[in-house]
Amino acid sequence: MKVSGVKGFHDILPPESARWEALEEKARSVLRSYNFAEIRLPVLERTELFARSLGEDTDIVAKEMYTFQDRDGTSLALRPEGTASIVRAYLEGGLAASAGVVKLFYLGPMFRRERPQKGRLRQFHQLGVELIGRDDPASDAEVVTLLEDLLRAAGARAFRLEINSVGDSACRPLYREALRKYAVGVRDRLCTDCQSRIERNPMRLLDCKKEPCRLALAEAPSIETYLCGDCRAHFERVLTLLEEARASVSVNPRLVRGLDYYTRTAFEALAPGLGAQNAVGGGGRYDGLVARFGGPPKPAIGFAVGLERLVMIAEAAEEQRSGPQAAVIALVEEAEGSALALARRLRCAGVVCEVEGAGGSLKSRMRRADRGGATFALIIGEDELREGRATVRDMRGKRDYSKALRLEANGEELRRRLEELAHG
RNA sequence: GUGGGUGUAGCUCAACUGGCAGAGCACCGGGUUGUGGCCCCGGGGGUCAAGGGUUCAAAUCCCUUCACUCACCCCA
Repeated sequence: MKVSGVKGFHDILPPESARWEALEEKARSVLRSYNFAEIRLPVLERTELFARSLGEDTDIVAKEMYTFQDRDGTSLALRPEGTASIVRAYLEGGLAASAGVVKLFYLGPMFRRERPQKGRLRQFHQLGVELIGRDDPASDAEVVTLLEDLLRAAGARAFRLEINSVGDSACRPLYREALRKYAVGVRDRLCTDCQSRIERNPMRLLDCKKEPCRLALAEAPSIETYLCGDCRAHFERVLTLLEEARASVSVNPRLVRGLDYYTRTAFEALAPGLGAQNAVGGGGRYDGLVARFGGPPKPAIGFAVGLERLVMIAEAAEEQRSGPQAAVIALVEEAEGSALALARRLRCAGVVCEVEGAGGSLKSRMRRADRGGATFALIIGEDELREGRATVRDMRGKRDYSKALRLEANGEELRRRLEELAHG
């Protein structure tokens, strides 16, 4: 019986896996340049970690987590996001004790039991960045430019960065209430989803996509007028710094975040071509989260990028083949050992090598070598074996070099010889 | 969780108002070619997503289930 995969859990097969690899490499290089260090986190956490950080009422916690009872009865969950784990690791690993700033990034699978669609899987991958221990506007600006540089380096071209301030514990409740009151007034012009949001999560009213709701809320109070003095000054400074740092960011006063822990600066990268799931990355400040888990009052800011979505919008860089590639072909069974040995020495010298045994027609083996990207076919038959050499066939130039390679030569020598032939 | 669309060869897809399951690509063998590419000949491959129903006859019509996909919702 054939066993199928799990809904929403996908394999990443070649050649797509190569695009992921290239993208991750570029991202790592940008992260290194910003002096962020990798943290490798477990995929499993105690369920309460997410319940307490994301908010009990968010959909993620309420109905999308994969949770189960461990054998000793504790409730565990596959992580639906990375920030909660970072904060836990930060405290547990004693990083909070150091006075300085901690700059971390992570990369890996996240799990949410949603209905799959374009750009949304049940196991998906995020690259996340967290800067913990500073609350100055320059940190906000630096993290935002990091997101921009990261996306650009990965090959994303057409994306838009939006930013807003969602206030803090002093001013957001006031705005929330003002918004709620306004929404009650226009209740019957809102869709049923929005009507239920009025009490549950009024901030979310602002990013409903339906036209009637947008019209009904066009005159709704804006967060800008409700920000407290500290939040306003912080936000304005962030915007100034971003402008001076030449970041292309635009303010969207209706931008809100889905998770409860965000404070002040919130931002998002939107891209066309992703269907309805148009956010490639998003994040913001979460100044209260470390303290909520019993740590010292450490402010922090971070973001996460959806890698499936990034792969979708990133222009694939043309793969650069460095140096000659070879296919070693044994014409007869007695030559197979020599073929393997030759290939092995070439590989040690850095030449990408494929070995074709004695089975099948020469024609099909040559064709495979050609399609596999080989620049040379190294053919070993009875004659070659007896004379201790391999016939080299140039796949492009249609030329033979019958005495080109001595079978007993070492890898370096072999590679140099192939490079000479490739250029001459 | 709610809707819509689609399921035929490894891949991309045909098959008219129901009438013998096909093509291109890929794969394998052969011919030709300086030993591969182009060209020519041949070959292997299918539970027509699964189950049930209607009919002399179902890939085609009806019902059920499943999978994939897009959108709502949610979010990166």
